[in-house]
Amino acid sequence: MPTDATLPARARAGDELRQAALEQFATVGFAATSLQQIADHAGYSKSSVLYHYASKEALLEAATTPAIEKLEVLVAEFAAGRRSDAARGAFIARFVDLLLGERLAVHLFVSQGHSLRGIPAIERGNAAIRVLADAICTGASLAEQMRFGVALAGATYALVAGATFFDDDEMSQLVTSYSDDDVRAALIDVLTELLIPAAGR
Amino acid sequence: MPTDATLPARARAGDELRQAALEQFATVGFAATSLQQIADHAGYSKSSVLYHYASKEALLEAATTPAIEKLEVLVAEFAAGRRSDAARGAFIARFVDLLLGERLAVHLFVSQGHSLRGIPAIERGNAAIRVLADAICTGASLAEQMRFGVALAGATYALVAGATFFDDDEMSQLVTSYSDDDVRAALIDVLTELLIPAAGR
DNA sequence: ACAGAGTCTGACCGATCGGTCAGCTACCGT
DNA sequence: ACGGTAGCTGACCGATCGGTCAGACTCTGT
Repeated sequence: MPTDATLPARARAGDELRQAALEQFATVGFAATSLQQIADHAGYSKSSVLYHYASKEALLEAATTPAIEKLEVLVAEFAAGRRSDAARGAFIARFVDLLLGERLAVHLFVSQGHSLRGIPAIERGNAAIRVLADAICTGASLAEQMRFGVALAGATYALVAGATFFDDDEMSQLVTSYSDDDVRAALIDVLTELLIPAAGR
Repeated sequence: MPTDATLPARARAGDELRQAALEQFATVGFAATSLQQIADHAGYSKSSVLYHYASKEALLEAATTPAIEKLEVLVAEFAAGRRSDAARGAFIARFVDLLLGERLAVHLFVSQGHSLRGIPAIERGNAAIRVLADAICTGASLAEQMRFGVALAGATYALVAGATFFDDDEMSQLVTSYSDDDVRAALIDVLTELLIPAAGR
């Protein structure tokens, strides 16, 4: 008896498992997450997980691919485009939106991207980050590289990891008590301040 | 036949194992690191690891405790002291030095602190971070919270994770090609710019 | 020379991991 | 009414995990 008869069973189960896997991978870690845990969280059996996804790795790939594709598009456009202040501003806004829209995948990627080498989906993300880093670093001073690194890594970690950090044991008087819109605006301000010298204060 | 006969055997083996464990935990992840790997990297047997440390958890605790104690001291002094610009400046410099001096432990803590809940040593570190966050957030605007979050998380991640990110597969034309002193100076500049409005440009 | 403590190791244990497989059930086209 | 297929599951497999244990080797004090 399906809870939602309007959806095709195949896609529903697949999506539920993918979502449960993403949550576990991001919060507990890929290596520390067992297929049994994912199955339990989604309300299926371990065998069902392996029916829908060929392996644990394939499940990771399915869970991260959408976010990585968005990142690739964003990075490619930034790398190709001009470095004008307007282009930077647009990049910042889209970057923040990507962070907010794909919190779990980004968190997974940021904190485990290094230790999950060799998995194709992760490697694609690493490659995108490298392209971004190259675009930032070519012809930039160490100070400017540092500004970019601090800004992007800081925004990423403050939002994604920081949010999950305070979420579970106490409902935190912190970031989570603000709406995503407020956070988005404040974050864009800080990044703009850091990366667009002319526009800031 | 010891390689360094001047050192007492007990401390030497213990230190070597602790260091090897820290490296593996930080780069591969705690859950994904087996005692066998640690033993291999340090040149001992798995049994030896468990002779010197009662369990895998105890090994993690031994590997992280020094860095966490330094963090606790730093945070406690910052939380107790005044919020003057001078105090902030001193905090920034000491924070950066802690990052640079304890790269591996910080990386471990930052990227796995959330998933390793319940382990006492990790919990101590999380508590310290929480104290720091409270000290920053009480009576601060969202924008200011965001500035602090981005600055500290960004500095941490850009340095520690960024360095290990580019290290292995290519010797990187990036951060690692600069001396620690250069990085330290540039990083302190960026953080000062962000956190001490008066002092910046 | 000998006893004993400290260091180290291989063999072994139960538990759990990712993954395979045969079979059960429900639905669908004919 | 019935064969086929998609979705799902429990039983099972070899490998590997963290951890235990009894013994081997070395060094030291007497």
